[in-house]
Amino acid sequence: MTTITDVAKAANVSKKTVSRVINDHPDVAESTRRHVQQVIAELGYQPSMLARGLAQGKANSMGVIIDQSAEEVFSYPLYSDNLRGISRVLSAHNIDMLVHFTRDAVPYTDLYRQRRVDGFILMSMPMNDPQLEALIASGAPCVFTQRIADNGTPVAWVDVDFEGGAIAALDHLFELGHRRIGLVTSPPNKIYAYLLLRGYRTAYERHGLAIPDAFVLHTPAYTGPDPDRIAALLAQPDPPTAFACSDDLMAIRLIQLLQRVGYDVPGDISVIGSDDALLAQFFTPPLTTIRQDALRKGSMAAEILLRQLHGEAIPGQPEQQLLPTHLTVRGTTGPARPAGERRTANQSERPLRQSRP
Amino acid sequence: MTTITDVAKAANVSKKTVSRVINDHPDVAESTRRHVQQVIAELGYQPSMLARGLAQGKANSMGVIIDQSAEEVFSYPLYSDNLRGISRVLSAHNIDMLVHFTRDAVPYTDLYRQRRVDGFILMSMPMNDPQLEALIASGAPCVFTQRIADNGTPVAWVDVDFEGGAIAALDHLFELGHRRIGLVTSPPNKIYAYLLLRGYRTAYERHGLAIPDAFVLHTPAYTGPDPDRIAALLAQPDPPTAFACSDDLMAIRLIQLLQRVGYDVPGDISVIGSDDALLAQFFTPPLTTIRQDALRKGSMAAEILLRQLHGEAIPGQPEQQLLPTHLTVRGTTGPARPAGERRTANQSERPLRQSRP
DNA sequence: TTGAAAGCGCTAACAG
DNA sequence: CTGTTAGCGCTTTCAA
Repeated sequence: MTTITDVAKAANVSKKTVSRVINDHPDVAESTRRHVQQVIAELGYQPSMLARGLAQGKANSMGVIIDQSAEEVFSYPLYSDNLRGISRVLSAHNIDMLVHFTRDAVPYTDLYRQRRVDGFILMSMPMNDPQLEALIASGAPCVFTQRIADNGTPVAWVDVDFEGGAIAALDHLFELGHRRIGLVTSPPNKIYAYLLLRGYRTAYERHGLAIPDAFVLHTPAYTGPDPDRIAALLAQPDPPTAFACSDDLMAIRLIQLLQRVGYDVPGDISVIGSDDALLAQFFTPPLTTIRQDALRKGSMAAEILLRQLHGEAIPGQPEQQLLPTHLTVRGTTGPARPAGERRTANQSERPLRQSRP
Repeated sequence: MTTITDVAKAANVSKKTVSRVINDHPDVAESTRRHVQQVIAELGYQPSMLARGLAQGKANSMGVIIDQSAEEVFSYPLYSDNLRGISRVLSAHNIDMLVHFTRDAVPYTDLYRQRRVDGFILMSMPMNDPQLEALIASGAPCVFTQRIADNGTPVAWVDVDFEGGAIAALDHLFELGHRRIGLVTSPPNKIYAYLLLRGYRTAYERHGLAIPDAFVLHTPAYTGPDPDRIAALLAQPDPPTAFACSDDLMAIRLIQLLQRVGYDVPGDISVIGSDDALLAQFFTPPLTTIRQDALRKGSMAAEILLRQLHGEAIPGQPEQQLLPTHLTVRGTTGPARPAGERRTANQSERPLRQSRP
């Protein structure tokens, strides 16, 4: 491995001069610079980031922490798009992206104290993660790809406008004539679920309608809606004619459940998902969903983090960015069926589509 | 930041003794060790991996290279499972996982020369990547999560048995009475497509049947099958009654295409995918597919890489591991419809399911 | 514009 | 068992 010393010797200059050249320092004579550059090229020299990092007191790499409990969802494009967005920005600054899952052997806070990373981007962390407090206390620069609970902790984040998305989704359903709309969502300790619920209520209020809180079903994330509770809801005298769901997988499970008991989607009941996962467009019928730009979210998070590291952040006033969501109307939403024509579960026309054992 | 010197002073020992303690060196008196450990705990000391790496001449981190051209597929669970498998093993050895996309600004070969990583795991690299040759020439330890072309380059890899998977898939279809089976696959310059085709042919040979090469459709990866070519195939006097596809997305697109022109799957035509993506189980009907254990593939790749770094690899004889595939029978394969009952595209019973604009 | 010397925090010989 | 002395390869004073 050729080192800076090798280059200095071969070029008959000091190490410092070589250092100046590789760091694009202005105070180098043009002839010297050219000469050194040629020697560098001949020797195929590349500076050791380890040595540079040690000397500069920084790692030149960022940690991306992914919450392992999200592993079921990791197959969502969201995660990969996020990563690609982050990678693109960091790579342009010659900074490494170190990916870490929360359940790995080493606690992620150590990455900072061991000087492996200069800062963190935290993806989809649960709000009550015990390491989180320690991390923030450690003073490590952090950006979250999700809002943190309204607990007063001033942290930087990039997030998408779930609340606005929910309002857009409900407006769409209202326009189609729906008035009794259910919400199938993760428990509100997940911040996005909380915001979704808030948007849901806001939309109802804006339309001057009473908020049907009985239609809100809190479902553990990614386990899918409880068949019994859905059945009970639909057995009511005035059941929902549409549902909004906190993620696409939830929506798809709900649709399959509805189909199994004989409802047609969107003929009898409309359903809206959230995220626009790859699943959404290939599901039959293709899913109407609230799309978010995860790639952009990732790249913005990286940019904010870099700004923090360059000291461009205003202390005590962390950068917080909200990206818009966009309702993508596909095939699972349709006009509300007039009350009289409503079918019940027992009158299913189509036989249960039996999947093979 | 507390350093080893701080600990040494506070504990009244030399730096080397502290070093011995943190590296679990045996030659330390139990009392000294205990004392030093206590001081370390009190001071909250953590060794700098940068300094350690520089001193040891290694980075203590591995590069995971993901081919960007695979970005469409990145939403497959395969990729995330692979990553998690790798991460789990590396993390247990206190080694970082540095993720890099091939189209990022810095060529990945530099990661090694800049001493940012000690080796590489390469995911789904195309066989003709120009950087690849340079990387292998550089002598950096590499493991591929895919077989490399039979070009004689002795590299380590972990792969899954696509050929065996294809044979299992075909056998399943043969058992259901199918004799005319199409193959919709990526061009055979992708190694897995090549192996899939080989398995397809082997299966036909084993059953003593002529290989229907006219039924093999090469389709650019992930663009989906060409409707015209499928239509032409099905318009033949003796069209295929089943298809095997080189990935699940391809299968799903084929199914949607078939449904659009009035075929029922699996009533009229059976379809088998490959990978067992998240898509597969939530598609309607759920997809019969060739499952692979991507998590295990990732962890094995990491283990092989670690072995190489510890010098446990036999020179010139790189470790190559083949993991089994498993046919997961779901709802898209069924008995072959007797020739007489075959429907043609024009007699579709069910109306085209129109998706909303 | 350039260079010498010191140091980043750790580990690796070699003594004691 | 423990400490001393050198580095690892780079950057950063401070002079020249």
